[in-house]
Amino acid sequence: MPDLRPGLQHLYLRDEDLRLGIELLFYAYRDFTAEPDRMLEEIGFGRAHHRAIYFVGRYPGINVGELLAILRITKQSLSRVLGELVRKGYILQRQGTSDRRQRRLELTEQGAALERKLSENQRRRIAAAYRAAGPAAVEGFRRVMLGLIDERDRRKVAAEPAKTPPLAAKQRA
Amino acid sequence: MPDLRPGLQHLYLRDEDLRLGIELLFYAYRDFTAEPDRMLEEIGFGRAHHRAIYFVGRYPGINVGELLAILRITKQSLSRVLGELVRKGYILQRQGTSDRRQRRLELTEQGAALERKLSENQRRRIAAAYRAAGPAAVEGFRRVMLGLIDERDRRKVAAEPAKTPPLAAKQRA
DNA sequence: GCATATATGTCAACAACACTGACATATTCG
DNA sequence: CGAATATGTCAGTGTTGTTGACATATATGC
Repeated sequence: MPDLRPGLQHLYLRDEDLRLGIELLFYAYRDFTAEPDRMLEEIGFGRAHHRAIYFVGRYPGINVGELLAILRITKQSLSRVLGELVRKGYILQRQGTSDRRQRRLELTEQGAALERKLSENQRRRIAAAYRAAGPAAVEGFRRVMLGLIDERDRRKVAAEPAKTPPLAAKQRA
Repeated sequence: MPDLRPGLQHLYLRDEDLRLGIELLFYAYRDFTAEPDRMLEEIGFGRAHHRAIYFVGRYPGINVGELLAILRITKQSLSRVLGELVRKGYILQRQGTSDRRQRRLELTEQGAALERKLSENQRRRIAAAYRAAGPAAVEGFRRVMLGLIDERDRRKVAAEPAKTPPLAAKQRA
């Protein structure tokens, strides 16, 4: 576990340093999403479908409210995408046991296959960037990226998947 | 200038490491764009306007084709946004001197003011993340982010603004 | 147990932003 | 001069987001 305490260094930041940061985010995100977008288009889906499939795969049994909190979109927007994914057999909904109002979501085998296919290029891209940059750079990347995320979500993102059973603590907006 | 040669380390990458990378990009981008989006909404603009204003400010005198190559959208999409920005006095177009078919774009004073206002939050967010993570982490962040960007754009992104007068070398797709 | 709150879903209308395809104009280049 | 290039425009379409209103099932508090 790395030391995550804030550095509080007197880092001198020029305007160009900040601009570069802005641009790195723009270009990296642009290129990171391009290939999955192309694959999605072929099967009549969009980026929103990818997001839903990804996070349902990441948190099997996640309920709708939790997914909405991650995506930060309205339930109407999610509903369209989710309904399509359910109808076409990529996701299935089961009534919650402790709270039967909830719909717990999980991927079907077909859904898991699509998720793997879509993320494959992204994983390859990340693996290549990590390998080229080296372990120390990866650690720095993580620290900065976590710092860019809204404080209230940092813990959740940083937590290991195994340590995050069914999104135990739900944080409200 | 840091050593940017590929490390070729035998970095052991677990599935969770790659998943975390994917998620860091999703969450960071989500939160990085949220506030500018809110401000844009108030004046009837969207994220596409921000991008156009940003890159015209970044490369004063950029022409339409170069801007299209950065944004990776169609000219019809850009045209709508750009036309609005011109009509409302944020951007002005001047005929190119060496090639008079070109429209060289630049921000008006109003445009520059909007750009500063929109980017202010993003700069603050980046500065805070950089300061909290420390200089070594920032260097690692840059290396990994550059590695995520399509190879053909890495040089351009990494170049200092001052060293990049009017997008000297145009790289075609 | 009843009233209220919560989790979810649905219908309808709308806006932003991307796309394709077709066509037009001005300018440059061989 | 003819072809290629830079740009612009018109028209139609699809995805993804929004707001607002309303419905149902279930849980929770008094």
